[in-house]
Amino acid sequence: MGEKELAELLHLVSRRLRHGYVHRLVPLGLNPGQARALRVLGEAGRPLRMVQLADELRIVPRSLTPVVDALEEAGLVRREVDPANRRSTLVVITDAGRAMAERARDARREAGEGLFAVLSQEQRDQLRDLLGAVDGQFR
Amino acid sequence: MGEKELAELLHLVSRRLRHGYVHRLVPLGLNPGQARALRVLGEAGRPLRMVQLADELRIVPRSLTPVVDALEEAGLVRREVDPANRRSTLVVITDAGRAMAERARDARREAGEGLFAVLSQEQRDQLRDLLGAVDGQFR
DNA sequence: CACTCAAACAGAGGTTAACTCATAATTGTT
DNA sequence: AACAATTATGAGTTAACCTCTGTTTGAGTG
Repeated sequence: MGEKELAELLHLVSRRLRHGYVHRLVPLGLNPGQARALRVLGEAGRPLRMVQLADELRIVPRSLTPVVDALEEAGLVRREVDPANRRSTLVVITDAGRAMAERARDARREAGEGLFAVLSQEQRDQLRDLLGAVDGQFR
Repeated sequence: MGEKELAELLHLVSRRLRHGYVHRLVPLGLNPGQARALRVLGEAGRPLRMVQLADELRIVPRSLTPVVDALEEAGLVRREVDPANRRSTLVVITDAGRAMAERARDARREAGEGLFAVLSQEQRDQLRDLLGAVDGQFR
């Protein structure tokens, strides 16, 4: 019963986290991908190019397009031509976007708290460190 | 840089694991969902009903149907009417399915090894225990 | 300066892995 | 016998990715 492999557990836990997160994002009118993009944009503190943002999210730029479409539609970001390179599009977060990013962050925190409540703070730190090491190996 | 949250890291690492896993499954003609179902079936050591298998996989039964369709198409499992309850379908793994499950297991192990190579065996055990505790809280 | 090559983005279309809601067959219950 | 519950699936949807292609723009080289 408790003989599940690391890979399997990772999958199951990640899925469960997403589930709780999605639920909390519904009232905000966001899906996780949009929320993630918005958050990165908010944390960057400056406009990002599509490629940069995609890179940050670890997805190919093409996959970012519909995400930004939706965020723009909702008035949370704005596309601007990069004056330094007119091929590039700058994604600029709006005031409404910043407020929404805040609420999305809360949603994620709450979803995480619900899920990881069985762990002590120490264990959560440990878990974060371990996952950080795995993720970090790719720079 | 290392200030990523647990939730975010979990998502990123899980995605990366899947990526490596998918690559290794392609030559087998399986996708992760099919491989997972096959593995559970192999580990169960006996035919499972659709509902039981779905439950094991933590998905709703309806989502399992196309997975079993594909496995049956490939000759890896067989559907049989449950004689004890003719509403139920028993999913029976074939010899070919058992052999394939073996190879899928190897693929997953390899993908995991590649990803978690930066961790010591001790750390991997720790990680598994922590995730196991999180997953385990839901019985 | 003209030419070629590369970069950035989006159009078109596909895949995986889920979901819901509705329906047919079967079974168990009153 | 009538009704309710269970099991699987048909139909249709969604999220989050992917690749391949084409357009616009910029950068480097002879």
